[in-house]
Amino acid sequence: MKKYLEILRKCPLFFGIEDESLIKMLDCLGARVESFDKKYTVFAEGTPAKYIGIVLSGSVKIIQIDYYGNRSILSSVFPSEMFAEAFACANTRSMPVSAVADEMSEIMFIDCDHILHTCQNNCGFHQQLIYNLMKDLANKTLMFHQRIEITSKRTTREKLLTYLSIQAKSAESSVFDIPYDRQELADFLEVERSGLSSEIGKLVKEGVIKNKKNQFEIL
Amino acid sequence: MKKYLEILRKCPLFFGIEDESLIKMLDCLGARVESFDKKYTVFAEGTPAKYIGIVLSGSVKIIQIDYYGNRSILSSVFPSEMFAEAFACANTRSMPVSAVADEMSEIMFIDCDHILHTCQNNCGFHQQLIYNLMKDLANKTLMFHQRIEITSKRTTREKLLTYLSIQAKSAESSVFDIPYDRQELADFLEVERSGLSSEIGKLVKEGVIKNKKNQFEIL
DNA sequence: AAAAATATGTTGATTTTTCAACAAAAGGAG
DNA sequence: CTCCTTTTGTTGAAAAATCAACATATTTTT
Repeated sequence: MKKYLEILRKCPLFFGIEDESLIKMLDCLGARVESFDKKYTVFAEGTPAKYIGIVLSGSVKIIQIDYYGNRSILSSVFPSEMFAEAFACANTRSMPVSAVADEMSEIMFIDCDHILHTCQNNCGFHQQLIYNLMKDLANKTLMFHQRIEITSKRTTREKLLTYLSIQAKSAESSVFDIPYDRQELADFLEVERSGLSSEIGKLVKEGVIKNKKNQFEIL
Repeated sequence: MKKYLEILRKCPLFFGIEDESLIKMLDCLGARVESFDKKYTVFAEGTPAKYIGIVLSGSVKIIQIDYYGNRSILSSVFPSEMFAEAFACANTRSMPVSAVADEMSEIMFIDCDHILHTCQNNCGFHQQLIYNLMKDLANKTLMFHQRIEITSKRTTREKLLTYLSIQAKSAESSVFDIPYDRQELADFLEVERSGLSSEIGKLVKEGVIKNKKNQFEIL
């Protein structure tokens, strides 16, 4: 597990925990690591939630596919970040989303029960982990509010511009990369791919933005 | 505070806490109660988050108004339920939403810092409250996923039907009331009011649903 | 390097939403 | 009960999104 220390240290679940404790803790929590090839499903919609996922390398996308086959992309998860923690904590019987590896990825799984309930060793770190989980869930809620700010806009153009300006702000630069290709961006913004493509074209022509592949610049 | 006991007992923040402890606890937490007339703002977008709100009577709506004045309704909050807890826990400097009293309402406010940090009396209940907050935030996340399931649909009809079927399921009955008038429902579903009205009309005509004011029945 | 597969851009027809304006209905105040 | 206000329904024109189909570009595989 030591080789993942660099990444795990930055995971919000382990905030305020010393390296030495962290290593021991992982053992006690029964953490295990699995690898997933590109496009492989890390967990599938409809299955019960039990484990918290932590991306160690690569990246994962959280997606939701409805009755008619329409895909929504909820988020992109990068190294040090957690996913599925809300479902694991809430003990959801059937997860409303799937997680798919975006590239070759290593994922750490931790049984949420091991975090929430004291173990036989009576480890003292559970309180800290619960506190950290609570903070993380509060931040995730903020993320959802941001997403609503984007998707509640009524036109493709407004959704796109709202998304791009949020990205620029969080990158603290007017030039930034986005983690989505065109289809994925469309599925994130809840719009049509072809309409999105042409809207990007228009904005470039109008001199509002510059774009090359996944890199955007707001002018 | 005793007169609110019935309501507070059912609040997820106080899950697993005995009545006697609860009463003492409120004192220690510096809980205070305020009344709001119908349509009054409980807290405004843009202000810093500090307090968790608990509805004691009446009800509150959480809304977001964008740059162009378009309103989104995020949720309705009823007695025993909390609101703004995610912002308070995350220490948000500027809240992305407002809360408005839907009718004459009494709201209890608790400073989130008093929950998260041990007080001078060294009360032993902080851990339980943090745990409860964590559970609550996990459940709120599930709510957001449900909302995305609804608003990601592309047509007014599909959004409405998805919303109604979720409501029916949670009411465990094909007949149920919704907490929104037409304009509010439109702002929740992120659609146009007039289009929503006519869509409801069509569904009734087609025999898919019955509707009288805020009461719906799925046939 | 060529071939195959995937991703992106473009277009026009069709569907749906939005917008604005007004009529009808319901609710509240005096 | 009547007047006034608010909510809801209805309509048609305009704007925008969706859909389908295809051309082009890019990436991956062989």
